Amino acid sequence: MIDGGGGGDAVRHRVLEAVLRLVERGGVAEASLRRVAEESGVNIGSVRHRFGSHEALLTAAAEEVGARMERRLDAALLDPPGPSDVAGRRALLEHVVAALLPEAPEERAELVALHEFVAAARIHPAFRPLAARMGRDMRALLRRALDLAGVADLDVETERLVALVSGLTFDLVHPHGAGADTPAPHEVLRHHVAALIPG
Amino acid sequence: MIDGGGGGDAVRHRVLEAVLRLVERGGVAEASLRRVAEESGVNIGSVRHRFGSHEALLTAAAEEVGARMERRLDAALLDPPGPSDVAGRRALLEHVVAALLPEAPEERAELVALHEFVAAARIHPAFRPLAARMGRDMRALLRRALDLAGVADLDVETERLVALVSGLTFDLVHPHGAGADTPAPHEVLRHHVAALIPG
DNA sequence: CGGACGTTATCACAGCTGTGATAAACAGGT
DNA sequence: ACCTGTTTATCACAGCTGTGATAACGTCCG
Repeated sequence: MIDGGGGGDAVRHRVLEAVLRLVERGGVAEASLRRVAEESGVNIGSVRHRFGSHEALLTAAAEEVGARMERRLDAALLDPPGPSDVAGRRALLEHVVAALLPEAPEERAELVALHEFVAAARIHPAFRPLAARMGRDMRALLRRALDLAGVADLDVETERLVALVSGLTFDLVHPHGAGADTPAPHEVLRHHVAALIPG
Repeated sequence: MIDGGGGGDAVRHRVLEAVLRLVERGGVAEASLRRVAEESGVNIGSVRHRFGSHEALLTAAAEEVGARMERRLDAALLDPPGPSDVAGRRALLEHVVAALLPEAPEERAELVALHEFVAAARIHPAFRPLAARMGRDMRALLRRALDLAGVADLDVETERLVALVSGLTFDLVHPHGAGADTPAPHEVLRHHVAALIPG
């Protein structure tokens, strides 16, 4: 099998998981062919035979983690209709944004890896299609959530929420300057949602 | 001269400028000793003699661009007392935040380089002190500006503004998913400031 | 059986990296 | 004039990188 992007394959899965672990730990630069081979336990020859080139391997891993995030985002909006009172609309918004800022360790790790790929897109053109798609997905999701929650000024409010979530994500991936007394991300989020949907 | 961190030195300045150009273009990985030597026109032997090691060279460049940003932030708060009516307080906030999101090309380039160093701190411990300091500086500045503008809920509003500015910065450094019709960063900013200081 | 194909296992190659080392040219100050 | 420190100019070394190439082994399917 020469990798058509399919999902039901043990070896492919092991290799991509290894790439994601390495990227989460040390950025895209850490995911060299030899390291991926060692980390996954798959022979370097197999890795190359499957994915063709180093760049193809990394973009496959990036597409994989991007697709997982998209699945999670879709589920977040399909899941909860909810009541349309103030509390229900606030809960809807918080629920959707929570999908973008997961707390579970494995999802958190995937978020870090995805963030690393998106950041690397500035330098490596191979990641740009994915980065652009993820940005559009995020905007579309938040816009629809704001719309469902009955928020006005959709254009600018979408952009504000995108920036807020991006900033929280960045600080989550690159912790710097936040003390023990600074409010947690979800607190900031609740505050923003409450300001958007006044009681 | 073996580099004590002083400023009045032509060779040192040329080398550090070369590092910043390379980092802005291609991330910290692009700023190898040989490339810096070629880009600056200074012999690689001199570069090594001055800075001792590759890591020391990069941290010196990071400290340099960090210090420049800090100078700009200090100036932003010393500069304008301004009237204390609604328009004046909004103008103050926008003025301060504008220092964090410069539009001039050279300052923009420095912002990209600084962002790259802060992001690299996740992986390279040498940049962590700088990253932490920049994060604290940003928080302190925005907190003082919000305080001067008479905004309540200082703790959470500071964190919200920090996240907003971080997100706008990230999207500025790593453009992804923003269409031609999406509101510009300064528009989002004005909207947020107007929401913080109701008329 | 036999061919196709994925997998493991190597070797070699050119290219880049930071670093150690050395030598000569040049500068400025005592 | 002499010494000290900076600059330029090289060479070598080990280590990593992606890639090309080859060969043997295994498995599965026709």
